[in-house]
Amino acid sequence: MLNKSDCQKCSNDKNSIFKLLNKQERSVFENNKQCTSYKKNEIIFKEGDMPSGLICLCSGKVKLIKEGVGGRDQIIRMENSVNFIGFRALFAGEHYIASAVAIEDCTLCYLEKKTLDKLIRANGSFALKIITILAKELGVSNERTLSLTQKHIRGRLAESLLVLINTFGYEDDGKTIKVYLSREDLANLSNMTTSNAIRTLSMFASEGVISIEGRRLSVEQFETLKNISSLG
Amino acid sequence: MLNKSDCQKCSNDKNSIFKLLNKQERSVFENNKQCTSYKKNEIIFKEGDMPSGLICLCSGKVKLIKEGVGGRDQIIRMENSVNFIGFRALFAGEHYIASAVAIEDCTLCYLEKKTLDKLIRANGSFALKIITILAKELGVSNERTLSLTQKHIRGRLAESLLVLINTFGYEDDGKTIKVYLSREDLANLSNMTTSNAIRTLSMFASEGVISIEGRRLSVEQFETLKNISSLG
DNA sequence: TTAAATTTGTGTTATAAAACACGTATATTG
DNA sequence: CAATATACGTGTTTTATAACACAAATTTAA
Repeated sequence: MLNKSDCQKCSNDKNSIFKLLNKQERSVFENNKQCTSYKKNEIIFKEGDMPSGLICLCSGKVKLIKEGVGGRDQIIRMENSVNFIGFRALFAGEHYIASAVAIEDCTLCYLEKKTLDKLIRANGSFALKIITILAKELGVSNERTLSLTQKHIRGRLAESLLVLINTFGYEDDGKTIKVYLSREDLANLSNMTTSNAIRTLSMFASEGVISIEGRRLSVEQFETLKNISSLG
Repeated sequence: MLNKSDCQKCSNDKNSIFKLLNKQERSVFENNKQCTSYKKNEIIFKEGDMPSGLICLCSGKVKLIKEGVGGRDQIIRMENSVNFIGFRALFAGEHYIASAVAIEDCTLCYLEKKTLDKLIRANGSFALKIITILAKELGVSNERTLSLTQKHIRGRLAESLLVLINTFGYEDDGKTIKVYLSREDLANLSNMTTSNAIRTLSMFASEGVISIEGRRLSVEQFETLKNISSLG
Protein backbone atom coordinates (compact mmCIF):
# COMPACT_ATOMS: atom_id res chain seq x y z
CA MET A 1 0.00 0.00 0.00
CA LEU A 2 1.37 3.38 -0.97
CA ASN A 3 1.13 6.58 0.95
CA LYS A 4 -1.88 8.69 0.06
CA SER A 5 0.34 11.47 -1.16
CA ASP A 6 1.59 9.22 -3.96
CA CYS A 7 -1.79 9.38 -5.56
CA GLN A 8 -3.17 12.87 -5.83
CA LYS A 9 -4.01 12.78 -9.51
CA CYS A 10 -7.42 11.23 -9.02
CA SER A 11 -8.71 14.40 -7.43
CA ASN A 12 -6.35 17.00 -8.90
CA ASP A 13 -6.56 16.05 -12.57
CA LYS A 14 -8.24 18.77 -14.60
CA ASN A 15 -11.09 16.46 -15.61
CA SER A 16 -11.53 14.83 -12.23
CA ILE A 17 -15.18 14.35 -11.30
CA PHE A 18 -14.19 14.85 -7.67
CA LYS A 19 -13.89 18.55 -8.41
CA LEU A 20 -17.70 18.57 -8.26
CA LEU A 21 -17.53 17.77 -4.55
CA ASN A 22 -17.58 20.53 -1.95
CA LYS A 23 -14.81 20.93 0.61
CA GLN A 24 -16.39 18.70 3.20
CA GLU A 25 -17.33 15.96 0.71
CA ARG A 26 -13.85 16.19 -0.74
CA SER A 27 -12.30 15.46 2.61
CA VAL A 28 -14.54 12.42 3.02
CA PHE A 29 -13.08 11.17 -0.23
CA GLU A 30 -9.48 12.02 0.63
CA ASN A 31 -9.71 10.39 4.06
CA ASN A 32 -11.20 7.17 2.73
CA LYS A 33 -9.26 6.51 -0.42
CA GLN A 34 -6.48 3.92 -0.53
CA CYS A 35 -3.62 3.88 -2.99
CA THR A 36 -1.77 0.98 -4.53
CA SER A 37 0.33 0.06 -7.55
CA TYR A 38 0.71 -2.67 -10.16
CA LYS A 39 3.60 -3.70 -12.39
CA LYS A 40 3.32 -4.15 -16.13
CA ASN A 41 1.35 -7.31 -17.08
CA GLU A 42 -0.12 -7.70 -13.59
CA ILE A 43 -3.83 -8.40 -13.30
CA ILE A 44 -5.72 -5.69 -11.42
CA PHE A 45 -8.99 -7.60 -11.34
CA LYS A 46 -10.32 -10.72 -13.00
CA GLU A 47 -13.48 -11.33 -15.01
CA GLY A 48 -15.95 -12.86 -12.55
CA ASP A 49 -14.56 -11.08 -9.47
CA MET A 50 -16.94 -8.94 -7.46
CA PRO A 51 -16.00 -5.25 -7.29
CA SER A 52 -15.90 -3.70 -3.86
CA GLY A 53 -15.07 -0.13 -4.67
CA LEU A 54 -14.29 2.50 -7.23
CA ILE A 55 -10.85 2.19 -8.83
CA CYS A 56 -9.18 5.26 -10.26
CA LEU A 57 -6.24 4.74 -12.58
CA CYS A 58 -3.88 7.53 -11.50
CA SER A 59 -0.93 6.68 -13.70
CA GLY A 60 -0.16 4.03 -16.28
CA LYS A 61 -2.29 2.29 -18.90
CA VAL A 62 -4.68 -0.62 -18.70
CA LYS A 63 -6.43 -3.01 -21.08
CA LEU A 64 -9.83 -4.50 -20.30
CA ILE A 65 -10.03 -7.94 -21.74
CA LYS A 66 -12.88 -10.38 -21.99
CA GLU A 67 -12.70 -14.09 -22.62
CA GLY A 68 -14.39 -14.98 -25.88
CA VAL A 69 -15.70 -18.10 -27.57
CA GLY A 70 -12.98 -20.76 -27.78
CA GLY A 71 -10.21 -18.72 -26.18
CA ARG A 72 -10.49 -15.81 -28.61
CA ASP A 73 -10.13 -12.88 -26.24
CA GLN A 74 -11.62 -9.50 -26.93
CA ILE A 75 -10.24 -6.20 -25.66
CA ILE A 76 -13.36 -4.25 -24.81
CA ARG A 77 -11.62 -1.07 -23.78
CA MET A 78 -8.25 0.60 -23.33
CA GLU A 79 -7.89 3.01 -20.45
CA ASN A 80 -5.39 5.77 -19.88
CA SER A 81 -4.82 7.67 -16.64
CA VAL A 82 -6.55 9.59 -15.11
CA ASN A 83 -9.77 7.59 -15.44
CA PHE A 84 -11.88 4.99 -13.67
CA ILE A 85 -11.73 1.28 -14.35
CA GLY A 86 -14.26 -1.35 -13.40
CA PHE A 87 -16.95 1.16 -12.46
CA ARG A 88 -19.60 -0.48 -14.65
CA ALA A 89 -19.71 -3.67 -12.58
CA LEU A 90 -19.57 -1.64 -9.38
CA PHE A 91 -22.57 0.50 -10.30
CA ALA A 92 -24.52 -2.42 -11.73
CA GLY A 93 -23.91 -4.43 -8.57
CA GLU A 94 -22.61 -7.22 -10.80
CA HIS A 95 -19.42 -9.25 -11.18
CA TYR A 96 -16.74 -7.91 -13.49
CA ILE A 97 -17.38 -8.93 -17.09
CA ALA A 98 -13.77 -8.26 -18.10
CA SER A 99 -10.30 -8.48 -16.58
CA ALA A 100 -8.11 -5.42 -16.13
CA VAL A 101 -4.45 -5.90 -17.00
CA ALA A 102 -1.72 -3.29 -16.58
CA ILE A 103 0.08 -2.73 -19.87
CA GLU A 104 2.49 -0.36 -18.08
CA ASP A 105 3.36 0.13 -14.42
CA CYS A 106 0.29 1.68 -12.81
CA THR A 107 -0.70 3.47 -9.65
CA LEU A 108 -4.32 3.49 -8.70
CA CYS A 109 -6.51 4.51 -5.84
CA TYR A 110 -9.54 2.90 -4.42
CA LEU A 111 -12.70 4.18 -2.74
CA GLU A 112 -15.17 1.92 -0.95
CA LYS A 113 -18.59 1.54 -2.56
CA LYS A 114 -20.29 2.64 0.65
CA THR A 115 -18.45 5.94 0.71
CA LEU A 116 -19.04 6.49 -2.99
CA ASP A 117 -22.79 5.91 -2.59
CA LYS A 118 -22.83 8.42 0.23
CA LEU A 119 -21.24 11.02 -2.02
CA ILE A 120 -23.65 10.27 -4.88
CA ARG A 121 -26.66 10.60 -2.59
CA ALA A 122 -25.34 13.81 -1.12
CA ASN A 123 -24.34 15.58 -4.31
CA GLY A 124 -26.75 15.73 -7.25
CA SER A 125 -24.25 17.21 -9.70
CA PHE A 126 -21.84 14.43 -8.88
CA ALA A 127 -24.62 11.89 -9.51
CA LEU A 128 -25.59 13.50 -12.81
CA LYS A 129 -21.95 13.48 -13.91
CA ILE A 130 -21.70 9.74 -13.31
CA ILE A 131 -24.96 9.24 -15.19
CA THR A 132 -23.49 11.16 -18.13
CA ILE A 133 -20.26 9.15 -18.12
CA LEU A 134 -22.17 5.85 -18.18
CA ALA A 135 -24.55 7.05 -20.89
CA LYS A 136 -21.66 8.17 -23.10
CA GLU A 137 -19.87 4.89 -22.56
CA LEU A 138 -23.00 3.00 -23.56
CA GLY A 139 -23.07 5.01 -26.77
CA VAL A 140 -19.45 4.11 -27.49
CA SER A 141 -20.25 0.47 -26.89
CA ASN A 142 -23.23 0.52 -29.24
CA GLU A 143 -21.17 2.14 -31.99
CA ARG A 144 -18.39 -0.35 -31.40
CA THR A 145 -20.76 -3.28 -31.79
CA LEU A 146 -21.79 -1.96 -35.18
CA SER A 147 -18.20 -1.39 -36.30
CA LEU A 148 -16.90 -4.74 -35.17
CA THR A 149 -19.79 -6.61 -36.76
CA GLN A 150 -20.12 -4.73 -40.05
CA LYS A 151 -16.80 -3.20 -41.01
CA HIS A 152 -14.23 -5.19 -42.93
CA ILE A 153 -10.80 -6.00 -41.55
CA ARG A 154 -9.11 -2.84 -42.83
CA GLY A 155 -11.88 -0.65 -41.45
CA ARG A 156 -11.80 -2.36 -38.07
CA LEU A 157 -8.03 -2.06 -37.71
CA ALA A 158 -8.03 1.56 -38.86
CA GLU A 159 -10.75 2.33 -36.34
CA SER A 160 -8.74 0.67 -33.58
CA LEU A 161 -5.75 2.85 -34.41
CA LEU A 162 -8.01 5.93 -34.23
CA VAL A 163 -9.31 4.76 -30.85
CA LEU A 164 -5.73 4.37 -29.60
CA ILE A 165 -4.83 7.86 -30.85
CA ASN A 166 -7.90 9.21 -29.12
CA THR A 167 -7.17 7.46 -25.84
CA PHE A 168 -3.39 7.80 -25.61
CA GLY A 169 -2.46 10.59 -28.02
CA TYR A 170 0.87 11.01 -29.77
CA GLU A 171 4.48 11.11 -28.65
CA ASP A 172 6.33 14.43 -28.97
CA ASP A 173 6.91 13.80 -32.69
CA GLY A 174 3.17 14.31 -33.16
CA LYS A 175 2.63 11.10 -35.07
CA THR A 176 3.76 8.09 -33.02
CA ILE A 177 0.87 6.55 -31.10
CA LYS A 178 1.66 6.75 -27.40
CA VAL A 179 0.98 3.11 -26.58
CA TYR A 180 2.93 -0.01 -27.48
CA LEU A 181 0.82 -3.07 -28.07
CA SER A 182 1.57 -6.54 -29.35
CA ARG A 183 0.06 -7.53 -32.67
CA GLU A 184 -2.10 -9.95 -30.70
CA ASP A 185 -3.52 -7.11 -28.60
CA LEU A 186 -4.20 -5.09 -31.74
CA ALA A 187 -5.99 -8.14 -33.15
CA ASN A 188 -8.08 -8.64 -30.00
CA LEU A 189 -9.01 -4.99 -30.10
CA SER A 190 -10.09 -5.22 -33.73
CA ASN A 191 -11.83 -8.58 -33.65
CA MET A 192 -9.52 -10.42 -35.99
CA THR A 193 -6.78 -13.06 -35.87
CA THR A 194 -3.21 -12.04 -35.09
CA SER A 195 -2.04 -12.98 -38.59
CA ASN A 196 -4.63 -10.72 -40.13
CA ALA A 197 -3.67 -7.85 -37.84
CA ILE A 198 -0.02 -8.27 -38.88
CA ARG A 199 -0.88 -8.50 -42.55
CA THR A 200 -3.25 -5.56 -42.55
CA LEU A 201 -0.82 -3.45 -40.55
CA SER A 202 1.94 -4.05 -43.11
CA MET A 203 -0.51 -3.26 -45.90
CA PHE A 204 -1.16 0.11 -44.25
CA ALA A 205 2.61 0.63 -44.00
CA SER A 206 3.25 -0.30 -47.63
CA GLU A 207 0.51 2.13 -48.63
CA GLY A 208 2.27 4.84 -46.62
CA VAL A 209 -0.67 5.37 -44.26
CA ILE A 210 1.42 4.44 -41.23
CA SER A 211 5.04 3.54 -40.56
CA ILE A 212 6.15 0.72 -38.33
CA GLU A 213 9.17 0.14 -36.12
CA GLY A 214 8.37 -2.93 -34.07
CA ARG A 215 5.50 -1.95 -31.80
CA ARG A 216 6.05 1.70 -32.53
CA LEU A 217 3.30 2.83 -34.91
CA SER A 218 3.41 6.27 -36.51
CA VAL A 219 0.50 7.78 -38.39
CA GLU A 220 1.67 9.28 -41.68
CA GLN A 221 -1.72 9.95 -43.29
CA PHE A 222 -4.35 10.63 -40.69
CA GLU A 223 -7.12 11.50 -43.16
CA THR A 224 -6.54 8.33 -45.15
CA LEU A 225 -6.75 6.34 -41.94
CA LYS A 226 -10.07 8.01 -41.15
CA ASN A 227 -11.33 7.21 -44.62
CA ILE A 228 -10.35 3.56 -44.34
CA SER A 229 -12.13 3.43 -41.01
CA SER A 230 -15.36 5.03 -42.16
CA LEU A 231 -15.62 3.27 -45.51
CA GLY A 232 -15.68 -0.01 -43.61
CA MET B 1 -51.96 14.46 -27.20
CA LEU B 2 -53.82 12.08 -24.93
CA ASN B 3 -55.26 12.78 -21.56
CA LYS B 4 -52.87 12.13 -18.68
CA SER B 5 -55.15 9.46 -17.31
CA ASP B 6 -54.52 7.32 -20.39
CA CYS B 7 -51.00 6.78 -19.24
CA GLN B 8 -50.68 5.81 -15.63
CA LYS B 9 -48.53 2.75 -16.14
CA CYS B 10 -45.26 4.65 -16.12
CA SER B 11 -45.66 5.42 -12.43
CA ASN B 12 -47.91 2.58 -11.31
CA ASP B 13 -46.04 -0.34 -12.83
CA LYS B 14 -44.55 -2.59 -10.18
CA ASN B 15 -41.00 -1.93 -11.38
CA SER B 16 -41.45 1.79 -11.97
CA ILE B 17 -38.47 3.81 -10.83
CA PHE B 18 -40.86 6.64 -9.99
CA LYS B 19 -41.89 4.66 -6.92
CA LEU B 20 -38.61 5.87 -5.44
CA LEU B 21 -39.96 9.42 -5.45
CA ASN B 22 -41.69 10.87 -2.41
CA LYS B 23 -45.21 12.26 -2.59
CA GLN B 24 -44.17 15.77 -3.45
CA GLU B 25 -41.62 14.71 -6.08
CA ARG B 26 -44.18 12.31 -7.49
CA SER B 27 -46.64 15.12 -8.04
CA VAL B 28 -43.95 17.16 -9.84
CA PHE B 29 -43.64 14.20 -12.21
CA GLU B 30 -47.38 13.69 -12.63
CA ASN B 31 -48.04 17.36 -13.29
CA ASN B 32 -45.29 17.66 -15.88
CA LYS B 33 -45.59 14.49 -17.90
CA GLN B 34 -47.25 14.45 -21.29
CA CYS B 35 -48.82 11.45 -22.94
CA THR B 36 -49.03 10.49 -26.58
CA SER B 37 -49.46 7.47 -28.84
CA TYR B 38 -48.01 5.91 -31.99
CA LYS B 39 -49.39 3.42 -34.48
CA LYS B 40 -47.58 0.26 -35.53
CA ASN B 41 -44.59 1.01 -37.81
CA GLU B 42 -44.53 4.71 -36.90
CA ILE B 43 -41.19 6.25 -36.05
CA ILE B 44 -41.02 7.60 -32.50
CA PHE B 45 -37.64 9.23 -32.96
CA LYS B 46 -34.93 9.14 -35.59
CA GLU B 47 -31.21 8.45 -35.34
CA GLY B 48 -29.54 11.87 -35.29
CA ASP B 49 -32.46 13.65 -33.58
CA MET B 50 -31.72 15.45 -30.33
CA PRO B 51 -33.68 14.13 -27.33
CA SER B 52 -35.53 16.67 -25.26
CA GLY B 53 -36.96 14.53 -22.51
CA LEU B 54 -37.42 11.12 -21.00
CA ILE B 55 -39.75 8.81 -22.91
CA CYS B 56 -41.53 6.03 -21.08
CA LEU B 57 -43.08 3.29 -23.15
CA CYS B 58 -46.37 2.67 -21.31
CA SER B 59 -47.88 0.12 -23.67
CA GLY B 60 -46.79 -1.55 -26.87
CA LYS B 61 -43.44 -2.73 -28.17
CA VAL B 62 -40.58 -0.91 -29.84
CA LYS B 63 -37.45 -1.78 -31.80
CA LEU B 64 -34.34 0.40 -31.70
CA ILE B 65 -32.61 0.29 -35.02
CA LYS B 66 -29.31 1.69 -36.16
CA GLU B 67 -28.19 2.31 -39.70
CA GLY B 68 -25.22 0.14 -40.56
CA VAL B 69 -22.52 0.03 -43.21
CA GLY B 70 -24.07 -0.06 -46.69
CA GLY B 71 -27.70 -0.09 -45.57
CA ARG B 72 -27.35 -3.16 -43.35
CA ASP B 73 -29.42 -2.10 -40.36
CA GLN B 74 -28.80 -3.40 -36.89
CA ILE B 75 -31.44 -3.74 -34.18
CA ILE B 76 -29.57 -2.74 -31.06
CA ARG B 77 -32.41 -3.35 -28.65
CA MET B 78 -36.01 -4.46 -28.33
CA GLU B 79 -38.12 -2.77 -25.70
CA ASN B 80 -41.32 -3.87 -24.04
CA SER B 81 -43.61 -1.72 -21.89
CA VAL B 82 -43.21 -0.50 -19.20
CA ASN B 83 -39.68 0.78 -19.85
CA PHE B 84 -37.79 3.84 -21.00
CA ILE B 85 -36.60 4.39 -24.54
CA GLY B 86 -33.99 6.85 -25.75
CA PHE B 87 -32.70 7.62 -22.27
CA ARG B 88 -29.07 6.95 -23.19
CA ALA B 89 -28.85 9.90 -25.58
CA LEU B 90 -30.79 12.07 -23.14
CA PHE B 91 -28.41 11.40 -20.26
CA ALA B 92 -25.31 11.62 -22.45
CA GLY B 93 -26.47 14.95 -23.84
CA GLU B 94 -25.98 13.49 -27.30
CA HIS B 95 -28.04 12.91 -30.43
CA TYR B 96 -29.90 9.62 -30.72
CA ILE B 97 -27.67 6.90 -32.14
CA ALA B 98 -30.63 4.75 -33.11
CA SER B 99 -34.20 5.19 -34.31
CA ALA B 100 -37.18 3.96 -32.30
CA VAL B 101 -39.92 2.28 -34.32
CA ALA B 102 -43.23 1.03 -32.93
CA ILE B 103 -43.72 -2.63 -33.80
CA GLU B 104 -47.18 -2.49 -32.21
CA ASP B 105 -49.50 0.40 -31.35
CA CYS B 106 -47.86 2.23 -28.46
CA THR B 107 -48.70 4.75 -25.81
CA LEU B 108 -45.90 6.63 -24.22
CA CYS B 109 -45.36 9.50 -21.87
CA TYR B 110 -42.79 12.19 -21.85
CA LEU B 111 -41.02 14.17 -19.15
CA GLU B 112 -38.89 17.23 -19.86
CA LYS B 113 -35.15 16.87 -19.23
CA LYS B 114 -35.22 19.89 -16.92
CA THR B 115 -37.81 18.34 -14.65
CA LEU B 116 -36.03 14.99 -14.69
CA ASP B 117 -32.72 16.60 -13.70
CA LYS B 118 -34.47 18.34 -10.83
CA LEU B 119 -35.76 14.99 -9.57
CA ILE B 120 -32.33 13.36 -9.92
CA ARG B 121 -30.66 16.17 -8.00
CA ALA B 122 -33.29 16.05 -5.30
CA ASN B 123 -33.46 12.31 -4.75
CA GLY B 124 -30.24 10.30 -4.33
CA SER B 125 -31.94 6.90 -4.46
CA PHE B 126 -33.57 7.88 -7.72
CA ALA B 127 -30.17 8.94 -9.06
CA LEU B 128 -28.52 5.70 -7.93
CA LYS B 129 -31.29 3.69 -9.57
CA ILE B 130 -30.67 5.39 -12.90
CA ILE B 131 -26.94 4.79 -12.51
CA THR B 132 -27.66 1.10 -11.94
CA ILE B 133 -29.92 0.86 -14.99
CA LEU B 134 -27.27 2.42 -17.24
CA ALA B 135 -24.48 0.26 -15.82
CA LYS B 136 -26.49 -2.92 -16.38
CA GLU B 137 -27.34 -1.86 -19.89
CA LEU B 138 -23.66 -1.26 -20.60
CA GLY B 139 -22.93 -4.79 -19.44
CA VAL B 140 -25.58 -6.17 -21.77
CA SER B 141 -24.07 -4.20 -24.63
CA ASN B 142 -20.56 -5.50 -23.93
CA GLU B 143 -21.79 -9.07 -23.82
CA ARG B 144 -23.73 -8.53 -27.00
CA THR B 145 -20.67 -7.24 -28.82
CA LEU B 146 -18.84 -10.44 -27.96
CA SER B 147 -21.74 -12.66 -29.04
CA LEU B 148 -22.36 -10.90 -32.32
CA THR B 149 -18.69 -10.90 -33.25
CA GLN B 150 -17.67 -14.37 -32.12
CA LYS B 151 -20.66 -16.70 -32.20
CA HIS B 152 -21.63 -18.49 -35.38
CA ILE B 153 -24.95 -17.95 -37.12
CA ARG B 154 -26.83 -20.64 -35.20
CA GLY B 155 -25.54 -19.32 -31.89
CA ARG B 156 -26.43 -15.75 -32.74
CA LEU B 157 -29.96 -16.58 -33.82
CA ALA B 158 -30.54 -18.83 -30.80
CA GLU B 159 -29.33 -16.03 -28.56
CA SER B 160 -31.69 -13.57 -30.23
CA LEU B 161 -34.63 -15.88 -29.58
CA LEU B 162 -33.57 -16.10 -25.91
CA VAL B 163 -33.39 -12.29 -25.77
CA LEU B 164 -36.90 -12.06 -27.21
CA ILE B 165 -38.21 -14.59 -24.68
CA ASN B 166 -36.55 -12.59 -21.92
CA THR B 167 -37.95 -9.29 -23.10
CA PHE B 168 -41.45 -10.27 -24.18
CA GLY B 169 -42.14 -13.61 -22.53
CA TYR B 170 -44.52 -16.29 -23.78
CA GLU B 171 -48.16 -16.34 -24.82
CA ASP B 172 -50.59 -18.24 -22.58
CA ASP B 173 -49.50 -21.55 -24.16
CA GLY B 174 -46.18 -21.08 -22.38
CA LYS B 175 -44.06 -21.58 -25.49
CA THR B 176 -44.99 -19.07 -28.18
CA ILE B 177 -42.75 -16.02 -28.06
CA LYS B 178 -44.91 -12.97 -27.40
CA VAL B 179 -43.60 -10.83 -30.24
CA TYR B 180 -44.09 -11.18 -33.98
CA LEU B 181 -41.13 -10.11 -36.06
CA SER B 182 -40.33 -10.31 -39.75
CA ARG B 183 -37.45 -12.54 -40.77
CA GLU B 184 -35.63 -9.35 -41.70
CA ASP B 185 -35.98 -8.00 -38.15
CA LEU B 186 -34.74 -11.30 -36.75
CA ALA B 187 -31.77 -11.05 -39.11
CA ASN B 188 -31.00 -7.46 -38.11
CA LEU B 189 -31.17 -8.48 -34.48
CA SER B 190 -28.77 -11.38 -35.04
CA ASN B 191 -26.32 -9.69 -37.38
CA MET B 192 -26.94 -11.84 -40.43
CA THR B 193 -28.63 -11.65 -43.81
CA THR B 194 -32.35 -12.28 -44.10
CA SER B 195 -31.79 -15.46 -46.14
CA ASN B 196 -29.56 -16.87 -43.43
CA ALA B 197 -32.10 -16.03 -40.73
CA ILE B 198 -34.80 -17.86 -42.73
CA ARG B 199 -32.56 -20.84 -43.39
CA THR B 200 -31.33 -21.15 -39.81
CA LEU B 201 -34.84 -20.73 -38.42
CA SER B 202 -36.11 -23.61 -40.55
CA MET B 203 -33.10 -25.69 -39.50
CA PHE B 204 -34.13 -25.15 -35.87
CA ALA B 205 -37.67 -26.16 -36.79
CA SER B 206 -36.60 -29.30 -38.63
CA GLU B 207 -34.48 -30.22 -35.60
CA GLY B 208 -37.57 -29.83 -33.42
CA VAL B 209 -36.05 -27.04 -31.32
CA ILE B 210 -38.79 -24.60 -32.31
CA SER B 211 -41.95 -24.73 -34.35
CA ILE B 212 -42.97 -22.10 -36.86
CA GLU B 213 -46.32 -20.77 -38.05
CA GLY B 214 -45.55 -17.67 -40.06
CA ARG B 215 -44.18 -15.15 -37.60
CA ARG B 216 -45.38 -17.18 -34.70
CA LEU B 217 -42.38 -18.90 -33.14
CA SER B 218 -42.83 -21.51 -30.42
CA VAL B 219 -40.00 -22.88 -28.35
CA GLU B 220 -40.19 -26.67 -28.14
CA GLN B 221 -36.77 -27.36 -26.58
CA PHE B 222 -35.64 -24.49 -24.40
CA GLU B 223 -32.52 -26.21 -23.09
CA THR B 224 -31.37 -27.13 -26.58
CA LEU B 225 -31.84 -23.52 -27.62
CA LYS B 226 -29.71 -22.41 -24.68
CA ASN B 227 -27.04 -24.93 -25.65
CA ILE B 228 -26.97 -23.75 -29.26
CA SER B 229 -26.65 -20.18 -28.01
CA SER B 230 -23.82 -20.85 -25.59
CA LEU B 231 -21.80 -23.19 -27.76
CA GLY B 232 -21.47 -20.42 -30.31
C1' DT C 1 25.68 -16.51 -24.38
C1' DT C 2 23.21 -20.38 -25.31
C1' DA C 3 18.75 -22.31 -25.14
C1' DA C 4 13.89 -21.87 -24.97
C1' DA C 5 9.93 -19.29 -25.51
C1' DT C 6 7.43 -15.84 -27.54
C1' DT C 7 6.30 -12.72 -31.10
C1' DT C 8 6.33 -11.44 -35.80
C1' DG C 9 5.83 -12.38 -40.66
C1' DT C 10 4.07 -14.84 -44.85
C1' DG C 11 2.14 -18.20 -47.82
C1' DT C 12 -1.67 -21.75 -48.44
C1' DT C 13 -6.01 -23.94 -47.59
C1' DA C 14 -10.55 -24.33 -45.74
C1' DT C 15 -14.94 -22.50 -44.61
C1' DA C 16 -18.69 -19.71 -42.82
C1' DA C 17 -21.51 -16.55 -44.34
C1' DA C 18 -22.62 -12.94 -47.76
C1' DA C 19 -24.22 -12.05 -52.27
C1' DC C 20 -26.96 -13.21 -55.91
C1' DA C 21 -30.76 -15.15 -58.38
C1' DC C 22 -35.29 -16.46 -58.73
C1' DG C 23 -39.72 -18.62 -57.54
C1' DT C 24 -43.65 -18.61 -54.38
C1' DA C 25 -46.64 -16.99 -50.83
C1' DT C 26 -48.79 -13.36 -48.46
C1' DA C 27 -50.21 -8.52 -47.73
C1' DT C 28 -51.53 -4.17 -49.28
C1' DT C 29 -53.81 -1.02 -52.16
C1' DG C 30 -56.24 1.11 -56.03
C1' DC D 1 -61.15 -8.14 -57.05
C1' DA D 2 -57.13 -7.74 -59.66
C1' DA D 3 -52.67 -5.68 -59.48
C1' DT D 4 -48.66 -4.66 -57.12
C1' DA D 5 -45.63 -4.68 -53.45
C1' DT D 6 -43.62 -6.98 -49.77
C1' DA D 7 -42.12 -10.97 -47.33
C1' DC D 8 -40.65 -15.72 -47.42
C1' DG D 9 -38.01 -19.70 -49.07
C1' DT D 10 -34.19 -22.20 -51.37
C1' DG D 11 -30.39 -23.26 -54.35
C1' DT D 12 -25.77 -21.62 -56.24
C1' DT D 13 -21.68 -18.84 -56.37
C1' DT D 14 -18.39 -15.86 -54.42
C1' DT D 15 -15.56 -13.97 -50.98
C1' DA D 16 -13.70 -12.37 -46.71
C1' DT D 17 -11.47 -14.10 -43.18
C1' DA D 18 -10.26 -17.89 -40.07
C1' DA D 19 -7.32 -21.77 -39.66
C1' DC D 20 -3.17 -23.91 -40.44
C1' DA D 21 1.70 -24.37 -41.22
C1' DC D 22 6.18 -22.90 -40.75
C1' DA D 23 10.25 -19.73 -40.90
C1' DA D 24 12.58 -15.72 -38.96
C1' DA D 25 13.26 -12.43 -35.51
C1' DT D 26 13.17 -11.03 -30.98
C1' DT D 27 12.77 -11.47 -26.09
C1' DT D 28 13.28 -13.98 -21.84
C1' DA D 29 15.21 -17.17 -19.04
C1' DA D 30 18.64 -20.56 -17.74
